[in-house]
Amino acid sequence: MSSGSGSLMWFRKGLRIHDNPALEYASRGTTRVYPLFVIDPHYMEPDPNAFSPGSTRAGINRIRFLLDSLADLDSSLKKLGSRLLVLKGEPSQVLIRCLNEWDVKKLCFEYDTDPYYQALDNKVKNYASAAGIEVFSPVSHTLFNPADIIEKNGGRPPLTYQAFLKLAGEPSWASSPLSVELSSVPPVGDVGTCEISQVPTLKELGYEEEDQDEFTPFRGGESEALRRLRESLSDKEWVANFEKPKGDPSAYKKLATTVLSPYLKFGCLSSRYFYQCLKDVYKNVKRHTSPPVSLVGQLLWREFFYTVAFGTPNFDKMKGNKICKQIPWNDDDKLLAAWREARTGYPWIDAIMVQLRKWGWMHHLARHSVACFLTRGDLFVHWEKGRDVFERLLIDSDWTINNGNWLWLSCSSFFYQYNRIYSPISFGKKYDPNGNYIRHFLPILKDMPKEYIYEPWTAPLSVQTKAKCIIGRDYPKPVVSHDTASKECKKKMGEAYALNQRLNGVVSEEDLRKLRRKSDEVDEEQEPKPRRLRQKLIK
DNA sequence: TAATGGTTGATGTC
DNA sequence: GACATCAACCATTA
Repeated sequence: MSSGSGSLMWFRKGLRIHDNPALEYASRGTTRVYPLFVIDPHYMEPDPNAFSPGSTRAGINRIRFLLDSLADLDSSLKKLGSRLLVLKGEPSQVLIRCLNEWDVKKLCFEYDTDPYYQALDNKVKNYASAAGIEVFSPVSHTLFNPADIIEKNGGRPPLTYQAFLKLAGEPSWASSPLSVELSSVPPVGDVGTCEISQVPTLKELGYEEEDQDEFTPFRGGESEALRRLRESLSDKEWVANFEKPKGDPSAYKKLATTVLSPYLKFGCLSSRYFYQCLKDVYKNVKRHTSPPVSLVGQLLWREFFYTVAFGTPNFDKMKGNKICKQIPWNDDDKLLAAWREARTGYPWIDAIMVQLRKWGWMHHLARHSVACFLTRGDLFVHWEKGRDVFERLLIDSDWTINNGNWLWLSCSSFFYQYNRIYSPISFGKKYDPNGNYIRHFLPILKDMPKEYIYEPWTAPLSVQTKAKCIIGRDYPKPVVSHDTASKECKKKMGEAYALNQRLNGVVSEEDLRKLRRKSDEVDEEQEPKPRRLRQKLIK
C-alpha cells in the first residue's frame, strides 16, 4: 500500500544481477526488497496436447533453460543477502495481490516492448499508480529505446538496417561505465499469506523424466552467460574478424557463433555489457570488422528489429501489417507437419529440424535454409506457421527477432529477392561435403555414401541396402521436387508481388483467393493428367 | 524521378 | 576465388 517502505523487484526477462537498473533502483534507499518471479502455468506447466513436450507456449528445452536461469538468479541473490520469491498464477493477478499484501512503495521492473508485456504492464502500472506506488520501469533489455529512434525518424521506424544505423549512432550510455557490480540487496520483507515456493524442477512442474539426449546442451543462467561471454572474448582475433555470413551452419562440434542469443533473450546477459566488452576488444586490435557483419553488428540487428517491431502494429501477422507483403500462402498441414517432424526427405532440412528439436538452437544460416524451404522456396506454407514452430522450440526465441526473421526469409518484408532460393541440396554441401552434420543428427543416414547423402533418393537400391537405409521405408522420399517446387514458388511470388504493387499493398482476402485459384488452374493445365484419366482420354 | 545499395543464392565461366 | 548472369525486388537518398 502507499504507506509501504519496501520495493518489489519484478523479474521477467533481465534475469541477472549485472547491469540491472531496475534491481539497483529497487535496492537503493530502502530496507526491504521483494525479488519476485511469477510462474505463469500457461507458459510453464505441461500441455499434453502440444506437438512437442512442453507447455502450451514453450517447448521443454526453453522451460528448462528458464528454470536454470531462475535457479542461478536465486543463488546469486542469496549471496547478496536476499533470495528469489517464486509465486504461481496469472501474472497480473499475482502482482496485484503482492502489491496489496506486501510492504511496497516502489515497484521496479525492466521495460518490455513485447505486446504481451505491454498489455500486462499497463494493467499492473495502472493499478500501482492508483494505489500510490511508485513505478520504475527502465529500458535495459536493448541498447537503445526503440521509441527514441522512431521519434528521431519523424514517428516512423526506419525500414533498412543502414537507415537505422545512421539514426541510432552511439548509445547514450556508451562512454560511461555500466554498473556491473552490486554489493548487497536489502533482505526480503514479510510475505504475509502468499505461498512462496522454491524455483521448481522440471519434475516438480509435472514433466516426465526425459532422455538426456533430448535436452539442449546449453545451460541457462547469468553465471553461464558470463562464462560463455568470457570464453568468446578470450579469442580476440576471432572477435575482431567475426563475419556472420562466413560462419559455417553445419558446424556442430566447434560452433561458428557465440551462442549468446538465449542469454540475451532472457537477459541473463546484458546486451549493453556485451556491447561494451566488444568495444573494449576492438580498442586493442589493429583492425576489426564492422556492422552489419561484425559481432557489434549482430547486436545492432537486434536493435533494428526491436525498433521496427515496436513501431509496426500487427508486426507478427501478415494481415493488418503495413510492412508485410500480402502473399497467397497455402494452408497445407501435411507439408507443415513433414517440415516440423523432420521428414521432408531432404536430409539437410531434416537434420536442421532435428537439431532444433534436440538443441533448441541452430546456426543462423541453418534457420535460413529451413525457413526458406517452408515458405517461398519450396512448400509455400505461411510463414506464421513456421514462426510458431520456431517460437515454441527455440531456446532463444524472442518475439521481435523471430517474427522479424520470418518476415525477412519469406520475402514478406525487409528482403525482397525472391529469386534467391537456398537449395536444400547444394547449400549445405558447400560447407560440409561429407555430410557429417547430417550423419550426426540423422543417424539413419550415417552409412549413406557422401555422393548420395544430400539426395539419398538418387542412390541405387544396392547402395541403399548396403547403407541399411531404404528410401521410402527407413527414410522418406522428398515431399516435393525442389526443381519444380522452387520454380512454381518463384512464379507465385512474382504474381503476388505484382498484385501488391498494383493494389499498393492493400490486398483483400478475396484478391488472395483469386490469385490462389488462378495459380491452381495453371497448375492443372501444366501437370500431366492422372494416368487413368489419360488412358480414358486416349481411348 | 532516378540512382544507389542491399548481412549471408545458384550457376557457369575464367 | 572473382565475376557476370539470372530478373528485377525494395527503401532511402540526392
